[in-house]
Amino acid sequence: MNLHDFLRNIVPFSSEELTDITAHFEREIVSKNQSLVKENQVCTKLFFVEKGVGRSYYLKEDGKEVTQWFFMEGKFMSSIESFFQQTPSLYYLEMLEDSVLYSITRENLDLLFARYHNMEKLGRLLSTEMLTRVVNKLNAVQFQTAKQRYDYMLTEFPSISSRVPLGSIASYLGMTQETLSRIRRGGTSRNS
Amino acid sequence: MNLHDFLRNIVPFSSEELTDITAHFEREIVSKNQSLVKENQVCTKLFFVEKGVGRSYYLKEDGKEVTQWFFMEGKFMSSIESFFQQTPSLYYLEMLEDSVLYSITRENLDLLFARYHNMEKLGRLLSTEMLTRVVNKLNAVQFQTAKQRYDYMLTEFPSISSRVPLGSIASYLGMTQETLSRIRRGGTSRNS
DNA sequence: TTCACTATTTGATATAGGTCAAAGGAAAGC
DNA sequence: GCTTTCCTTTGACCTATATCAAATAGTGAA
Repeated sequence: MNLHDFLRNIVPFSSEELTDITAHFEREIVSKNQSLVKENQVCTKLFFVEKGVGRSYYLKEDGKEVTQWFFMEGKFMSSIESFFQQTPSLYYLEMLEDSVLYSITRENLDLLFARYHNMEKLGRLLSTEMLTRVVNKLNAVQFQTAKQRYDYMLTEFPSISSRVPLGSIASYLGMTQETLSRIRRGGTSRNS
Repeated sequence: MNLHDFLRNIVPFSSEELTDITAHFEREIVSKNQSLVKENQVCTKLFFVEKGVGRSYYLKEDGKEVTQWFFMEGKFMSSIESFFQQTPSLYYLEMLEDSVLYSITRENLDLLFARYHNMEKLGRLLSTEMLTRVVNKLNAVQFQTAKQRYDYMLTEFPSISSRVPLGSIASYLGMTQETLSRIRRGGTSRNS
């Protein structure tokens, strides 16, 4: 999914708009395990994932990594709060595969928001979409058993289990990797 | 916090814009325990809470109510997914106190989004703000002890504990009301 | 192929918080 | 003021999942 087509599918931009907008993004090739942002840095860019998978995570007091979100092809990726409020990031961002990204700076994005009504619309639509995804995860995490959460994840990120390490998935789901491993094995437990 | 001032604080609307925008809202007086939306209805309106507190909740299979979110004065309230996708709501919306709301229909809102660039901007800013709130809750729910979650809630909704029943708060926090009751009593447990 | 390292699985045990049951308190209707 | 109903607290016990420890399986480098 490339950026141009992605944008056009969401909002009916004119060709001139699209050309100008995509010109404000920069293509970046990033290799596996490379960080985009570290804790306490201000996240200066918003990334579009053309190819690859990324994740955001943070370190708990005990040093354990906790995955906060995965970003698959065709999604925007950032440390949202840091990027939009220009505050130090609570999260690390890293790519889990060799990836192709398109990045845009905060200034350029604001410029596009101000220049194009349609661009604001895009921003609004993408953030409400993300909001509903996060709400879904919240409901899964809060009220479902470990097995149900794993099943939820497979619907949200179907290809994930073959692409990222089990430990990263487990922490995303709020369980230990031992528990996730047992779930994967235990085919038929009580819950769906 | 009234609607006019609230809007102006977020985006620098012109007076004409503000007048037109607020004219598309309708004032509604709603009494305690009144529902705004029931499960499986399409949520046709977005509400601004001028006075009162509301909540969204859903019923688990076993019939237990689970609070999804609280909406205090000066916030917008809706069954977001239902309102924006015009799909049947997974949630109930109700007011927990006698309240004063301002409502707008989806058509009117879309009209305003299309008419004013600034209105799209408002929508984008509000939804990113909500997104960060939900992410915060997600982190709290997923990785903190019951006591820590309760403390988180007091920062997010300071006045909540005196205004809504304990059972509603407990389910919002993903714990039973017995557990919340024990936390309230047990002043000094191990955690924060 | 072998080594070194990392990821995953398995087992044994511990615990936070859930469930069930019942007793107090507070508040709304009459 | 009494009664009914709802809300909150308390107690006893239980279970899902965490933790700790170790074995096994994969994977990449040389």
